[in-house]
Amino acid sequence: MAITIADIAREAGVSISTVSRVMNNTKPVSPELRERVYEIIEKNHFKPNALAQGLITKKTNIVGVVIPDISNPVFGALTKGINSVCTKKGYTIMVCESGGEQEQEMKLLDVLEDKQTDGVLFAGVDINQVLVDAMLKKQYPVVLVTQESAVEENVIDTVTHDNVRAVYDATKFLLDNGHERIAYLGGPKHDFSSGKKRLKGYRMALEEAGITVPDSYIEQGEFSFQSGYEGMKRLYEENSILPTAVVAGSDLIAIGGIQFLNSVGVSVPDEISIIGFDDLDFATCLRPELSTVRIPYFAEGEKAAKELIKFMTGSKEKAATHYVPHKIIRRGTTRAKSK
Amino acid sequence: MAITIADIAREAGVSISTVSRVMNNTKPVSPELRERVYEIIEKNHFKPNALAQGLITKKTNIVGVVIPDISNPVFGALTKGINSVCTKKGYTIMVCESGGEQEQEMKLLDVLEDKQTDGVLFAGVDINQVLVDAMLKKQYPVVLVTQESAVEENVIDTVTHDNVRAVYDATKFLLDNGHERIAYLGGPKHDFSSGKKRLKGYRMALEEAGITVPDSYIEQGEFSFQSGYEGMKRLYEENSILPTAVVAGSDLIAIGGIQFLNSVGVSVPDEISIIGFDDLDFATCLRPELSTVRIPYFAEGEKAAKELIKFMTGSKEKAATHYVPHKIIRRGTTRAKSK
DNA sequence: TTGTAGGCGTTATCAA
DNA sequence: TTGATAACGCCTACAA
Repeated sequence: MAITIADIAREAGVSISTVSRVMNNTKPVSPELRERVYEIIEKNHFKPNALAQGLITKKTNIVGVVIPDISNPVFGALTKGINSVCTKKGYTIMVCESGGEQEQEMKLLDVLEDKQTDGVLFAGVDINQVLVDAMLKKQYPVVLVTQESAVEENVIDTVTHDNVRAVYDATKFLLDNGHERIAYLGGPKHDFSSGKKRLKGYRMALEEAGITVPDSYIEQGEFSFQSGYEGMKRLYEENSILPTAVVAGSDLIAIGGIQFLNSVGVSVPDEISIIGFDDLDFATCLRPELSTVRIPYFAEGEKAAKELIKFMTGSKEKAATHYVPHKIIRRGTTRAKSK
Repeated sequence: MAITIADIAREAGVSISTVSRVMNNTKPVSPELRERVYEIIEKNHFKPNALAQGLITKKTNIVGVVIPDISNPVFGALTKGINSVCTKKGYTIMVCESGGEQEQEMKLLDVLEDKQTDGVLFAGVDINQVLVDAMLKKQYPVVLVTQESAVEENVIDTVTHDNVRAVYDATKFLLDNGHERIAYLGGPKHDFSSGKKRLKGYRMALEEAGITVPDSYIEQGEFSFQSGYEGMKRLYEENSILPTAVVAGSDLIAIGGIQFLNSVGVSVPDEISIIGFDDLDFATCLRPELSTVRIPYFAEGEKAAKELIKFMTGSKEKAATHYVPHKIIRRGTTRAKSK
């Protein structure tokens, strides 16, 4: 049986309240008693039961983190950033994997409420009205990370990157380098921010340049190596006139695509330029190194956690959307098109 | 203010105990009352406060997971496996990052005790006597994952892979393929399982083959791309007679090493064969694809979680060490040496 | 089958 | 400055 505050009180010959006071510095205690109590506490390695504390203070110092996939490096970096500031501020994170499925997401929102989580950082895939409503009903504040909600903005605080703009910039980068036949190899259609928004950015840039894209230049699938490989294969087989450049929805997709091109003897970047998205650590392990759009996921996680803490400590009330800056990283898989 | 069991009881016109009973199915309740109570619960979306429950039942359904680095793909896979079985069994995981530093590890062990965690899965770097003693003193059971303790065996239950044997096998594989000048590019010296043990496996295999290794054939550093690059560079610069094969302590190291060799025009595998360790998803994204030793981290996580659950549910008492099987994966970066 | 009441380990309120 | 004592929300003997 673990030692309790009562044991300490008895041994020190003081009341329970006094022990509580020296632990929390909540009210003055005479130096003499304070010293005595401290000693007994140290001696017994006494640690208050966080459950009992939480029951009464309504604070657990636990932050829930909901992500689609624990082993995805993007979420790894994000979670690391989140954990970094949480730890610094005395919070411990509870990581939950949703698989990107709404049913599971809803369930996790409940579980985290049961556990009396002080707040939740939520990285979803398609944050619709149902999900938003559920979040709003919870006792804890939630801030969305990496993905904005698909419904009305600024109802729930959000920390993300500008997906539309980022892919727009990537596409523009290719355009500025003389490319005109630019294809798109993207993620899931139902993925709001990372799927739809990125595609939108691609379309915007081309439209602005007055270029019409044939449907066969747009492939969507999963955010995976395999999917990139297959998407590129379809692109290759279904187009008699190949693009000179490809915008990928993620680095993994880009790498898969490059792999396919290699397999059929198409040179990257000599014949086709390709730019990824995310800037995984791995991007520089390839030869040529992968050109990409860098998203600072670690920093995004940090910022989101800081934002959430503001809400949890009551120093902030109003939801807003915060963007973390992206950056085009020019490396070896893209080159200017010689006219 | 959240709704409590008392509110439900009042609204249903029954006692608190009855509500508790219908929720936990702990004692018979008449169908009539059961129905009535259920309705009120549903209607109010009532969820019992896990803190209050835990305070009395001494069970939180929380499992602590301590890992050195959240964004390391190896730990990502491990954590995913852990979470997979935990979720299935009704546990939620609390992920803590130690940075591989003992001070932080000790602290986390305390934090997890405060939170009344039911059990802890611990992935350390150098699990020495101090750490083991601390674990033994905790109220919760802990099982070590991925890394055995550096002290007496079978004091704490362990689920891992056989590091010595795995690298021994990798080295043997090279030996069997006709290589004789085999170098080693490993991880940190202070890393017990992944550093020391792997090196040991390498040494064993060569010794057994009656081959003496010059010190200059052994390089140790971090488990990173960068470190692999630099280690290979030293190997290259400090040896007038180059090895014909290299055993790497991790895939990242291997990839870094290959990158260096490419940069100086040494062909892999034509001039030098190289075999990695881990089998990251990324291994097949390279060209040539990386030969490596596959460690089933996801399965390891699953197994460790299952093991821990046995301890938490009291269906097991005695600590043991369990090994998950590794496998040599022959791909493109190794080839037989022509005599 | 149902209800009453005590207790889990803290914090917080109120007297002293 | 210190100490009782009532919460916090729930489970669980023990009674009825």
